[in-house]
Amino acid sequence: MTTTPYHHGNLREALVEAAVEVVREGGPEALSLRELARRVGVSHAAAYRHFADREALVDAVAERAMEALVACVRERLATVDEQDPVTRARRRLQQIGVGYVDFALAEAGLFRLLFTAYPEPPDGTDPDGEDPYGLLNAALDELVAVGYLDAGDRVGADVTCWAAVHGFSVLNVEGPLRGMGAANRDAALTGLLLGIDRGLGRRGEWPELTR
Amino acid sequence: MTTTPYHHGNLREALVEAAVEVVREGGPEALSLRELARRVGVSHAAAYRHFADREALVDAVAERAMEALVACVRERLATVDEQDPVTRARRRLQQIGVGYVDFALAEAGLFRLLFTAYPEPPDGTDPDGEDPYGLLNAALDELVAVGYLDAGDRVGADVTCWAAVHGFSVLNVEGPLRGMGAANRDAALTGLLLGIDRGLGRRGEWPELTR
DNA sequence: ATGGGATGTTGACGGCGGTAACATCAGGGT
DNA sequence: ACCCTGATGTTACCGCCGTCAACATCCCAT
Repeated sequence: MTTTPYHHGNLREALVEAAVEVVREGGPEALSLRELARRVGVSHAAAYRHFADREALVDAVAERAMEALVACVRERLATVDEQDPVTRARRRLQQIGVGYVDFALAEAGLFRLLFTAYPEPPDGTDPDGEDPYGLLNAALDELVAVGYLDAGDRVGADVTCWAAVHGFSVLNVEGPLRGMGAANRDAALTGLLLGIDRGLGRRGEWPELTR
Repeated sequence: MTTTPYHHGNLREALVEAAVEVVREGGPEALSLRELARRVGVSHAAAYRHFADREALVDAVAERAMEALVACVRERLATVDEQDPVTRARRRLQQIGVGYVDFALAEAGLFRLLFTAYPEPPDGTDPDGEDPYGLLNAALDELVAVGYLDAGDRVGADVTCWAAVHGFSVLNVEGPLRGMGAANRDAALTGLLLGIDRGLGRRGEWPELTR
């Protein structure tokens, strides 16, 4: 018989996918268990067989968002085509920033959700692992290895880079800089990434990065 | 007669004050019109005589939060006691950052609320006006005036500085860096502000700022 | 085949933001 | 002195939400 079977068969997955869609369209605040149930064609309490509470669902979506963010950063990273090791390392750091911000702007809903449910501390992160912080750290280590970044300045550089890029994203996505034109925004981001690059390099020893 | 008078007399003000208290304690998500009404000892619909909706109340709280933030930054600014004009300007920029982050950490609830309801674009801001962005711009202009910052690098410097400091705040207040120890945090912030200072200054022309 | 565990449904509860209809009061025009 | 009008507060209601408990259905292992 083709009447809707009593059991959905793959509800958890369906819920997460619907949730991702809702968040993409309306941000985290649009995410409601009941709305999801409606979309998936299931009763409002069914979700509780798969998620302890709303937060658990949010976490699942955050996981997807994290994957997407990492993918976006990796994609940008892969565009770096440069031979000179120093320039290459600097470009890679730059592109991490670009990818991060690109994702934030392109997927504002997921980005916002991600940072209301970020997996606690970046200490327990595998060094060059599956999160942006790991990629950032790897890039910074590389900058030290090629001699651009002083080992003494390596400490804290991760936080500085992350803060700058994340702050730029937040201010543009949900903050007072939303509504800045795309052109201005691009220019500002370029300037910010150049500033970071300049702030990291040993004093005056290296040429500026071309835009 | 001392029985509660039918009219409160100063409800709007009382609501805002209670709201500020609630947000300080539990963040923006703890803010509920009904809860507020309970605290103030008034029926849940009374608030609608003074605020169109919840958002209007949030805006009122945001106004207070903004004042507090500016006060915090100004306070820090006032601590700069330095004769040499260049060093003074650099220190002042540094202290703006410190004040901003201090506020974010000390008043996490208000800070978070502020950036869910920030008064749109910083374009209509009076140049050295009553918001942190104005103070920041004034400080950067001063850096140009004293010759530390190249006029050509002035464009975008505001966004870069704001992004870095704001990002640091966000990551520490509600983001994955929450739980970083106070000592580490202080060191990281110092490093970030030094990095900004270094990134702005004309290449190698000026001595490092002592911590 | 059957019984138990997994999955889904129904109905309820309390809390929320919001609105409408009504109650109370204070002050100004007559 | 009076009343009436507008501002303020109350009560009662709506629909939404998250969550839970009790019940229904179905699949699989024994």
